[in-house]
Amino acid sequence: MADYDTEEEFLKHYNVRQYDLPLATVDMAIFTVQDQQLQVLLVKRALHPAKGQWALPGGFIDMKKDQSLSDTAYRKLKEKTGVDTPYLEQVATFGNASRDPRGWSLTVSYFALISSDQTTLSMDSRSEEVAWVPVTQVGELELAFDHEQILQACHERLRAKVQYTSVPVNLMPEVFTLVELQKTFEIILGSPIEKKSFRRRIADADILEETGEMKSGPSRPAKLYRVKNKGENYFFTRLMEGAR
Amino acid sequence: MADYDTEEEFLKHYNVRQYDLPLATVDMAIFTVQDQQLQVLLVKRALHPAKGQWALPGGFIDMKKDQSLSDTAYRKLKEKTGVDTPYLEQVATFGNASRDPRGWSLTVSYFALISSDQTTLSMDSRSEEVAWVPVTQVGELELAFDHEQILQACHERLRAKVQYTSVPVNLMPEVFTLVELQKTFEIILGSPIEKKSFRRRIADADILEETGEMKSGPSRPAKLYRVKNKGENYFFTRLMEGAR
DNA sequence: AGAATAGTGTCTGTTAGACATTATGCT
DNA sequence: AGCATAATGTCTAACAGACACTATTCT
Repeated sequence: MADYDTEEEFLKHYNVRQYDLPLATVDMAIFTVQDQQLQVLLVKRALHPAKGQWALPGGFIDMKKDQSLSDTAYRKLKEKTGVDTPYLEQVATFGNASRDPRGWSLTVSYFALISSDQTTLSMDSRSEEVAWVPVTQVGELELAFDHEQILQACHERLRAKVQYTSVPVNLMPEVFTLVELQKTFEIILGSPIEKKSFRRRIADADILEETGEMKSGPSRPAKLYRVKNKGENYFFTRLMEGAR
Repeated sequence: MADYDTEEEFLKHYNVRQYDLPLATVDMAIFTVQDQQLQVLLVKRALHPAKGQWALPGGFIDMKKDQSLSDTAYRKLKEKTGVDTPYLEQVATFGNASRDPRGWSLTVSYFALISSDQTTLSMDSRSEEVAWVPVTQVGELELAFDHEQILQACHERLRAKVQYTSVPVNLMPEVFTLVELQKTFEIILGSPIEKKSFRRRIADADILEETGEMKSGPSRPAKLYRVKNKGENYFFTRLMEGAR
């Protein structure tokens, strides 16, 4: 390659198109808790490659529409679910020569948490089928590409975080009871949590505020809470239950 | 885009070159502890863009040489340091339209840990200058692109991990004493650690074995240890010191 | 009143921090 | 012997787990 005196000169002669570049996509595991299960959003691919197979929602970075990687993630999320204020976290990037039949490709994975009451699934432009699938049942589906591995990485990250952060509050609706919150934590953790321990942690974290309302049912009503500072999440100094 | 009956048919007509793709690179923070400081390897860029500026070692994914993303990372590490068995961990991927003047670009960042006794810096093919710089002094250097932000992310990840994993053992030479190991932990943590607590943790983790040798000095000699299972690292259930 | 669920009190076990004490080699 | 540093003993504080107990509403 020729060298140039100034960067300006260099850039004038620079043409990206002359290089072989890997395909770059963003894929997401969008989680919600519904029917007492952790569910993930999947789409049935309408186009080649892996046409007809279930896959994580995602797609190419659109260099016109997206200013940054997370823009791509937000755009995809909005397209599939209509939700635009999820909890979003980048998980890992998978890239190699063989994961996509079109050639060397790389995908940046994110997971998103949304509350089940926000979700109204939308058929997207390419009229793909879209569905919530319990993560425990994804194994039966033979996901496209390496999406099973990607989902596993996202799921593992979420399960790790339930043990030492308040992140799962992002799966809750606007207001909720402590029992409901605990149930959500337990569903992600996959095992029951001792009630007093759980409440102590949540109280110490100081992340909730009472709404003043109560949720009544067939027995003693429960206080309703909302998240104090949405988007902030609390890190505990010790792991909870099932640790190690 | 036309549709095809079979994936084979689709792939026959598929040409990556017809798409605009972001530039894809790998950048690394290669850490070592030397002179009682955490140091990071930097290179002075020999070519545009950002010619003459210090930067993290890294570069384009070579779709011929590299089978996967981590191959690119290992290749870069080997080129700069000659080391081929580091501790390597992917940190995050940064991608946006403005971080590189050549256009929309994305970089996958890794950090590597190597022991200072393995390092023999090598000028690479493009005869870049290569140097170890204490992380505390990087601020004075005005790194190229967004490399300061990338370095910060890598540094933060390492500092977080010193609090709850045994990862820093990967900065040690083949054999070492517990006092030396503690010193390394303290350098990364940035604050002193109580000796007994530290030794209890290390003993509980059961990651070291005695070599049988002693390191003698001007006073009582210390037992020498080596890592039991290189590559494995231990996760503690509670954070150490300085937490929160 | 009794059922059912919400919410609290309190004991135990584990482990990190503090700091005193002992151990061992050198000059 | 005395110094310097390695290694250990032991007390305390913080917090998670266990589980019994109390509180409040409904039927």
